[in-house]
Amino acid sequence: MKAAATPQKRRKILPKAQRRQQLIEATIACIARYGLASTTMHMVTREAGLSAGIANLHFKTKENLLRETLRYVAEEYHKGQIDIMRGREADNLSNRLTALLHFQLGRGVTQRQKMSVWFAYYGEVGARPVYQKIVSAWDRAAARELEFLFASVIREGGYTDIDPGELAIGYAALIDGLHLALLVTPRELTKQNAKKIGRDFLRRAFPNHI
Amino acid sequence: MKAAATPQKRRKILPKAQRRQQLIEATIACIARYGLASTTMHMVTREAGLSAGIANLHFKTKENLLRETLRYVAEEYHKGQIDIMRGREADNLSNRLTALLHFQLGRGVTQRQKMSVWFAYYGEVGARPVYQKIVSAWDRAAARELEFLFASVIREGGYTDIDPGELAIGYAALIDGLHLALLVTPRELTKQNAKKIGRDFLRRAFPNHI
DNA sequence: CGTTAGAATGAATGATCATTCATTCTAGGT
DNA sequence: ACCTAGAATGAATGATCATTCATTCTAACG
Repeated sequence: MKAAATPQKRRKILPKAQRRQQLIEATIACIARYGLASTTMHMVTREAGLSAGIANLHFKTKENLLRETLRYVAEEYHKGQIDIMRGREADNLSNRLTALLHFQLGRGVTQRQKMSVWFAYYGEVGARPVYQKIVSAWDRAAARELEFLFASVIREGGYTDIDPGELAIGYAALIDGLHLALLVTPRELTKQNAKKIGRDFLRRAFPNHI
Repeated sequence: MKAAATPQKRRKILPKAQRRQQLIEATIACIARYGLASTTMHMVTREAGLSAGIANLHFKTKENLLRETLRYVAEEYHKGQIDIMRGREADNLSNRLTALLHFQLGRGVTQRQKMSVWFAYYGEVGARPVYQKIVSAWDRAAARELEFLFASVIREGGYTDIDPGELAIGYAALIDGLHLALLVTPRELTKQNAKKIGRDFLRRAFPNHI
C-alpha cells in the first residue's frame, strides 16, 4: 500500500515579475521568523512552496535577493509616509499630522513581522554599505518631505524658535525609537501608548495644532 | 634563505576571565566590521591574535560567545546611564539631565563601532528570544531609573500634565532613534546636532530646567 | 494537435564554518 | 631545576549552505 499520495503539486509557470514578488515576500517572512543571519535560500524557496534553485534563477545570488527585499521594504514604508505628507485627503495641516502619526504607528507598519525585517537590515547597515545607501536614500526623501510639512505648520501657527529640519529629524528619530521599543519591549509599551507619546511630542512643538 | 622569520609569537597563558574579556572585545570588533551575520569564529580568534579553537574552549559554542558579548555591551551602556542618573556628581537635577544627555550622545557611546554592535543585536531580537530577554531586562532597569529622575524633575518644577513614565519612554525612544540616524545617515546629522535635538526635547518638557 | 522556448526542478558540487581533540607548551609549585 | 595541571594550538571532521545545470515540464503559438 502506498503512503497517502501527496497531492503532487502541478508545476506552475508565472511571469518573472510575479515570481520575484512572491520570492521577496517569502524572504520577508523568513527574515521575520528566523532572522537575517540564519535565513537560507532553501528556507525562502520552501516558504514560497517552490523548488530549491528557483531563487538563484530569478535573483542570481542570495546577496541580490536580500538587496531587492530591502529595496521593497524601504520603498513600501517610505512611500506610504510620503504619500500621506503630500496627500490631498487631508488638506488641513492638523489632520495631515495626525494621519501621518496613525500611519507610522498603525496596524500596517507596527506588525511584528514588518518591524523585525526593518531592524534586521538596520543591524547590518554598519557593515554593508549597500544597505546603507538604499536606506539612506529613502530616508533623505522622507526627511525632506517631513521638513516641508513642519515648515508649513510653523508658518501657519506662527511658532517661533523652531527649526523645521531639526524638529523633523527629532520626530523621525522618536518614531524609529518607538518602533524599536514595540519590538524589543512590547510588554512595556502598547501601540496606543506609542501613539500618545508621538502625539505629545507634536503637541509640545505645535500646541495650536494638536 | 629562509623567508623573513616571523617573530614566532610565544604562547601566553592568562587567567580565564581575562581571555574571555579579550575574546568578547574581539567579537565586538568583528561584528562592527563585518556584521553579526558574517562574523565567524575564526575571524574572532584571529582578531584576538589567538588560535582557532580558543573561543570554543572558553565559551563552548558560538551561540554562547554571542550571548555573552551582548550581555557585556548591554551592561556597559545601561550601567553607564544608570550610574549618571543615580550619580552624586550632579546633585542638581538640571545638571543631571544634561550629564545624561552628554553621556548618551557623547564620544563613548556614539562611536560607529558601538552603535553597529548595538543595532546588529537589536536586528536579531525579533528572531531570538534570548537576545530579547537580555536587552529588555536592562532596558526596564534603565527605564525605571529614568522615570524616577523625570518624576523628581516634575515635582521640583511643578510641571503639570506630564506623565513621567510616558515621557521617559519617549525620551529613551528619541535617543535610540538618534543613534540609529547617526549610524544610518551620518551625513545628515552631526553629534552636535543630535545633542541639540535631545536638549530641545527636554526643554519643551521641562522649560524651567533646561 | 504538435512544437518549442524557456520556466521550474532538485540532485550534485564545492565552499565555508563551527566544533573537536590529540598534541604542545607554559608557569606555578616543590 | 624538575614536574605537572591545565591552557593553548591547529589540523581534521562533519555539517550546512549557496550555487549550478542536466533534465523535466508547461503553455503559448502555429
